[in-house]
Amino acid sequence: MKGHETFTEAVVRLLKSVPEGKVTTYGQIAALAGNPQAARRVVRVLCSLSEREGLPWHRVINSKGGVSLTGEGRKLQLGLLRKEGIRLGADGRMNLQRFQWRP
DNA sequence: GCCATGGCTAGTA
DNA sequence: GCCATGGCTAGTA
Repeated sequence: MKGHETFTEAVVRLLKSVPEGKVTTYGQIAALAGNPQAARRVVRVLCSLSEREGLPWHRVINSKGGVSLTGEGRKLQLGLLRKEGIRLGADGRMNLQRFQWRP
């Protein structure tokens, strides 16, 4: 969290810098934005601003390396990740060591 | 009250 | 599985 920007602004900025082929977690973004406790606020930002800001929402996964969405959203997210070369193992998780974004 | 979280603990197998 | 967490929403009063 640099300077005067708000938590939400920091989250947007950070999300936009996650490159193709890499993933981040709700908690990682919250921590980098200055509040490690606010993983759920990151979810709020994703829900409300993904479309308008063009956020790479599909690159955000949970701390276990799994996709948290259900139903259609889940299918869409898995498809988008797959196009970037990321897929889940039989246990429904991906290798975070390999795919997690490191700023 | 709900939830696209996360971390920690009991308690099975 | 439990609970701290944070912000929004449906649905009463």
